[in-house]
Amino acid sequence: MPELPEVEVTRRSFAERIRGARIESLRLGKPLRWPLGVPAHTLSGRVVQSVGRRGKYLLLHLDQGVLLMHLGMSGSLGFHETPPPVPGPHDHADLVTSRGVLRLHDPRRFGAVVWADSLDAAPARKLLGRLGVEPLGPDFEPERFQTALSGRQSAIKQVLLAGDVVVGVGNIYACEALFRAGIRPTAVAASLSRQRVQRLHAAICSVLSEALERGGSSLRDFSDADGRTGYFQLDAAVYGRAGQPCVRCDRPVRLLRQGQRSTYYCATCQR
DNA sequence: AGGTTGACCTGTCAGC
DNA sequence: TGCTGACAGGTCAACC
Repeated sequence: MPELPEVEVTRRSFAERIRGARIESLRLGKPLRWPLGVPAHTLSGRVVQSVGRRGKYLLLHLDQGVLLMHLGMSGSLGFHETPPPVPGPHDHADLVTSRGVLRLHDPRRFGAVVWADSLDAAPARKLLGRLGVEPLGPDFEPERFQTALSGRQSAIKQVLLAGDVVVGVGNIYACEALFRAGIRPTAVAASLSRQRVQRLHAAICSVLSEALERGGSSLRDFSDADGRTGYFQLDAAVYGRAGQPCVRCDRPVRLLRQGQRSTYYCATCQR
């Protein structure tokens, strides 16, 4: 579930409360996607200075080192200022601090908690090194977006998901942004006209910022670090709506597979 | 180098 | 009710 807006909503929900907290311990459950990289007790005594984000990674900047956290497909974080319940079968990490316990709940275990000495250290570079620009930041602008796409011969949807041009756009928002821009998901990225790239750029910005404003989409089990869930359901125009009428033209939304992922689109509104 | 595919893991749901 | 298969928000290593 977590695409960029959900990760950012999560970050905002606990960043201030954990700032200044001293780490007492890190308890790890079943293996996640990647190992932590150091013995867990290495973190004890470190102090959380800030919580940042790069793409879908949360970055806990400590007084020494950085903890990278990823929510994978099914992860969510909870911040418990009072002692949390006994960990359930899918609670795979507890970062116990002087301010509360940051708990990772992740049934599929595609998520990760990784230690790096700094953002320049190997583990961080490996994970963050080839990420594209932040879509809500100042570096995401149409000219550069156009240049990056001009070298890509694969379908625009695949390029968006790959994350090396622009980060944070997952399957839902890729479908929604392409719908807003009126672009067929199978269109070859390099073949898009300047005008269409501009429309796509604007669509990505608007879809992500609207989702962020509304607290992320809440398909299934997304919740922020306060456990708040489902207070908003992103009004998906196409995602998950195969066979239902297009919100714009009333013709049925279509479903296809691209790189083993579902793509929803309107064949009339998207060319 | 860019493009494509399979793999990771578990829960849920549709269909028989 | 129980089984099986398909599918789910992500990403990387390994192939052509």
